[in-house]
Amino acid sequence: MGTVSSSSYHHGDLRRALLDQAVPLIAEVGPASASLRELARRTGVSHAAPAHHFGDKPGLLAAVAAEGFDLLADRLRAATETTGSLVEVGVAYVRFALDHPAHFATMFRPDLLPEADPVLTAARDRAGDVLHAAVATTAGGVLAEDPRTGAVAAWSLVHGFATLWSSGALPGRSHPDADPDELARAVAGVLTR
Amino acid sequence: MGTVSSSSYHHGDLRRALLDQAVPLIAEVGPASASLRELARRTGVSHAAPAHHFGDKPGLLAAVAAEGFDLLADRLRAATETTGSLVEVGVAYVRFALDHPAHFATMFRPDLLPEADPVLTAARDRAGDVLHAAVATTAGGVLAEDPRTGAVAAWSLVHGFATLWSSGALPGRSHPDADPDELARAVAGVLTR
DNA sequence: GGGGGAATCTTGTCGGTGGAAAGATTCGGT
DNA sequence: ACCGAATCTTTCCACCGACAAGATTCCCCC
Repeated sequence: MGTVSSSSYHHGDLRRALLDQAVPLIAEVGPASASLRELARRTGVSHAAPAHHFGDKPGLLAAVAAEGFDLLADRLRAATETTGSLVEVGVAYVRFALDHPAHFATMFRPDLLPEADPVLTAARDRAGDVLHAAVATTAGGVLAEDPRTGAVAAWSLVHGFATLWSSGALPGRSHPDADPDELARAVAGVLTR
Repeated sequence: MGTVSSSSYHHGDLRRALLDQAVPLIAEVGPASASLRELARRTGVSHAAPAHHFGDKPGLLAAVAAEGFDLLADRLRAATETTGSLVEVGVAYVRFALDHPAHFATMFRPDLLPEADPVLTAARDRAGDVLHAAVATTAGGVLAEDPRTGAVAAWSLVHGFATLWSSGALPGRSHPDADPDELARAVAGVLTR
């Protein structure tokens, strides 16, 4: 493994290179307008190379989304372990959305993602488990009678805030010039009364 | 007004007809994949007719989104006046997202919408005003110290739930077979806990 | 009532995109 | 060294968004 090929035909790890180029491309033009051909152009390969590794465009986006769910799971786990605070876990969720806009913009787009992708589903489930665990350990059922309801509510709150903020619906209206971190903390604070 | 033209050249109210056909089309394939040409095909006009009325594809989606914000404002206003309950206003928000998936899926997509569209901005501001008023009259500042923070939190909660539900991230996981209305009510209930 | 300008809609065209098919090149196991 | 398999390229087709130019109809004003 790891042998670097000097040939121009075999890339070595083209799949990894394509993914790394796809993220900034998606960040620029959005997952809907990110084209496989432009991705191939930026990576310096033929326009059909991406299709070989990802099948089709939904396949590429599924790989990005799966990577995003794994990154998100890491962030939530780290926030849970280091702070033990539900609010900080929520802030970590929002920070992930702002730090990785391309991933976040791809992860919740069923119209662009394949309907049933095993690795995507697995990554999504892993992140869901981490999130449920985080809510359980930091807010042991004080949010609602049913702990699952509390988890859904906490998830909805931070996810909605991240979505609204990154869609540009919030700034300029309610809070003219606010730091998203501070605003996120205040909003997440609603969870703890 | 209202004179029906028997000619095949002038439609009468093609703009309205295009919008009415665009909504189910978007509901089927999503706002990103909804094509002006398929829309023209379904409406029985030439492939360039939509561009005449909406300029380009972002222009069409802006019209759909603006219609959606007006519909949403009506729903929120009605819920505020008839129930006076913050939870029911939240449920109305979720119901709107589920009842009008095409509109909702279009409204918060800055990558597909024109950056500055006067009628869209106006409709969005109207809906924002109604939402802020609804939160103010039904929960007079009990959510957070800053009433604007409370409004953002309430909005984030219901928007996040609607987004997560319609993206398919929720069902099957936390709540195997749940009625979205009931789950929305339980989640929104966290606000008045 | 009849011109004439303007609005509406069509036809034709161009570059770009996704996807499939088939071929060229290289890798890796035996 | 060989041969199958994986990787990547080339070629091709249908569809899409956008633009330009032309055809048709409406409506207002004289």
